[in-house]
Amino acid sequence: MAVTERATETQSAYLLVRRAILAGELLPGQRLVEKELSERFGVGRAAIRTALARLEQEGLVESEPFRGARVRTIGEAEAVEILEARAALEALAAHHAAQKATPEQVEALWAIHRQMEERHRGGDLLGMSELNSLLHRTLVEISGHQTAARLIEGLRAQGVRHQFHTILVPGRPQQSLEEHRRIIAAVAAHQPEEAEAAMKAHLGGVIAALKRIGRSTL
Amino acid sequence: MAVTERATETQSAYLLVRRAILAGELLPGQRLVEKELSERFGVGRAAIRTALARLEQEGLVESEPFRGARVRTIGEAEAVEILEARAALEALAAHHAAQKATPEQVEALWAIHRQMEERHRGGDLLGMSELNSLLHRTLVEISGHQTAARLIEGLRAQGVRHQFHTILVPGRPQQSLEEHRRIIAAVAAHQPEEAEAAMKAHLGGVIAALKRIGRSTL
DNA sequence: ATCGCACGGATTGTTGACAATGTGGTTGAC
DNA sequence: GTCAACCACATTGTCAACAATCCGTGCGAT
Repeated sequence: MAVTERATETQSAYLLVRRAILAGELLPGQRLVEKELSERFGVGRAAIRTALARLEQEGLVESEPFRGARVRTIGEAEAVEILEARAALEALAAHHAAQKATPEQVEALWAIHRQMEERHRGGDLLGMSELNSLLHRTLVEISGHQTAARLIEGLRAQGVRHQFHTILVPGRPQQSLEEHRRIIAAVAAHQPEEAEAAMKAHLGGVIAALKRIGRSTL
Repeated sequence: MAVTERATETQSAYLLVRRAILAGELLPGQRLVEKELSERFGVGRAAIRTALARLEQEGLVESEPFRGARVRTIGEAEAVEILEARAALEALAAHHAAQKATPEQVEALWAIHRQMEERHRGGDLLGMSELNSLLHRTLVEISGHQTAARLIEGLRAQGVRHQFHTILVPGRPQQSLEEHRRIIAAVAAHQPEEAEAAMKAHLGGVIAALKRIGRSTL
């Protein structure tokens, strides 16, 4: 990815607000007052304005006329929906990846997986979570399916908060490693159907973990 | 859909430009000069500006800094990608619909299907195409899966131009009717897996038709 | 003739001010 | 004490002017 050489203010406003939401600096339900954001990020109100419009289209923000915007709150039911949609699209991507992956790309996937095992042994759950994202992103990239990539990226952004918690379910990291292994093996063996099924099973596991959390925190 | 009682200008600008693109009044590749659109639709430039930002996020428009926006051109390869993504998501929707559909909703689907057969006998291909859209939309609505619904709507908008042509392939309408019948039957019988498979097969058929067109117009 | 380069028109990006709208608190009647 | 109408404030929506940038054109040098 090239350097952001000369970003127009509107673009940086979009990226800044987006990052702040994803990083949790702007919490769900929180009001997004244009003037506040404008001062906080040092960009004009117009820039903030179009950034919010784009973020609303993306589903990260909701707004009503004359009443302003706020960070969209995503409940458990919707988090499940998001994961289901991701499962469908990432399964498609896995299918394509299994058809196109070169030996180098497969090796890159295994490398990430080995790092995950390492972090797991070290008890570094946060590191595992980041590598998990990287693994999925790499797989999508290998697939070359730009349409799926765009949609998945949007869904991932919406689900960040929930997705992170699933790894805390007892036994989940181990299971996740196993599921990933199956996906990578299918991609390496150029078996699209198996890769697709493995990806669905994997995200099905994540959904199950998410629902388990929901039951425990009732 | 409720009445657009007191639309803020920005909202109407978005809807107006979007409709113009989908209706083909603004052609792919065409430059979208803000001042022109502003005068044409009788709204301020600011409104056009945020409308274009939203449409870009939606994938209907592409723009470069200081160089303006244009209607995004979607080639055959991307049209296939779009249909593949739709297949994955609508299969998910069909799965849910098969679990939830009430007898009344199933009857509504059959009613649409009967109308399609009628149009087919009358040789009204355009009418068939519209009913086809309605059928898919109804199925998504029945599924109650709002996340999938949102994504599918965006994909449908991007694919309009190509999707329309597929019905012109010889024998395609007949085949389409048969595929639809299988989908509805599965939903009626509350067989999620079969409904999912039937939907994938159906959109697979559309993809095949699209590729057939591509070969013939080389 | 070709290439580099500056200039001018067209268009977008940004700014500030103003109008329209929602919100919350206050007042007054009953 | 309760309720409705009103009023000031905060915030968003809209507008017009200005600055920044791109693109084509013509000029001059080689």
